[in-house]
Amino acid sequence: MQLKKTQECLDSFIEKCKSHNLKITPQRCAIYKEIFKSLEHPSAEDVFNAIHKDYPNISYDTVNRTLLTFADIGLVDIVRSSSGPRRFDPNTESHHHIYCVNCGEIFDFYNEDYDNLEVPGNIRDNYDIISKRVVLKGVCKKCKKSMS
Amino acid sequence: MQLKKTQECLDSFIEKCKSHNLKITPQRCAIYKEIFKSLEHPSAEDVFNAIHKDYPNISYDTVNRTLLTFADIGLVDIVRSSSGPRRFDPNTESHHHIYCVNCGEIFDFYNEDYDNLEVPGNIRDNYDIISKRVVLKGVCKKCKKSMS
DNA sequence: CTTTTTGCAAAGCGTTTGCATTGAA
DNA sequence: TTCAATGCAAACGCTTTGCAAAAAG
Repeated sequence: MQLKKTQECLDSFIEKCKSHNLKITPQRCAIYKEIFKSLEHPSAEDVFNAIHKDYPNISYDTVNRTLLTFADIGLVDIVRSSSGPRRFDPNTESHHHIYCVNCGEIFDFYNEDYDNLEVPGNIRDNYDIISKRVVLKGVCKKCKKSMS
Repeated sequence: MQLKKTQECLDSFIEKCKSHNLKITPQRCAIYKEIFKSLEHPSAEDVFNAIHKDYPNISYDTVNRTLLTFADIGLVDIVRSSSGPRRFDPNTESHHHIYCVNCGEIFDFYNEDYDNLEVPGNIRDNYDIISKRVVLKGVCKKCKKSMS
């Protein structure tokens, strides 16, 4: 079951590459598999470290460039952050973020009401809207404890 | 009227500094005045360039460090971005963002419905919420024209 | 065989740090 | 007079680029 899902994912990945004239390289496959295993928002370095065990020869550059390529073709999103390295989000479904101002951790959550938010008329007139996201800022339980 | 407002702002700025044991330096005042004149989301360099005309001796570092200090005491926000230099947001009122994926420009807008968004129960249970922001992604009119 | 991709190295850009000097309180 | 803030310069971290070698189609 899990295997089948993985295979399905890989197939759709291969399709996506072909439709963008990207070659299927072992590196790209490894990176693809890795980012869809993690539910976090990994940086290029995170991905590199995870992959490096199995692919000792892969270079950091390739990981970074591949992730940017993936972002280009819509396979991953780039998470906006205020500092530190760029983070990638393998979850391109409509979702929302809650992030802890103390530890900086970002968690995804899903909420239909948020997905269906009305876009104000004056914005709609001036923009073609691509996506809507609610970003909540707060302090997570763990940090709240350690702060007190 | 405008002058009075400026003076009021400056007074509240001085209060804020005092309450955080920050000294009132001409540099800080200049930076404060500058960022509240601009309605954009300036980077440290933008602010530096704007100020440099009137204060040729101010250093880029001071501008950058001061803006970070201002962020610490809640005088400005830091805008999350996916690339390029960090941008500061002098508007700490509740507001929302629409940003153009093509030119990267971010515009503020206000919307009461968005301000009053309900926070899902499971999030509320695990976080102390500090703020809510809706981030819309889209393509602005200008870019749409130049793309066609 | 052609064209893209990779890996490496260097350059680039923005941010951060250390420290002597300056200036606010 | 004291301690924080400034300005400068160097260090740092992450990102981007150029290019020769390797690999995909």
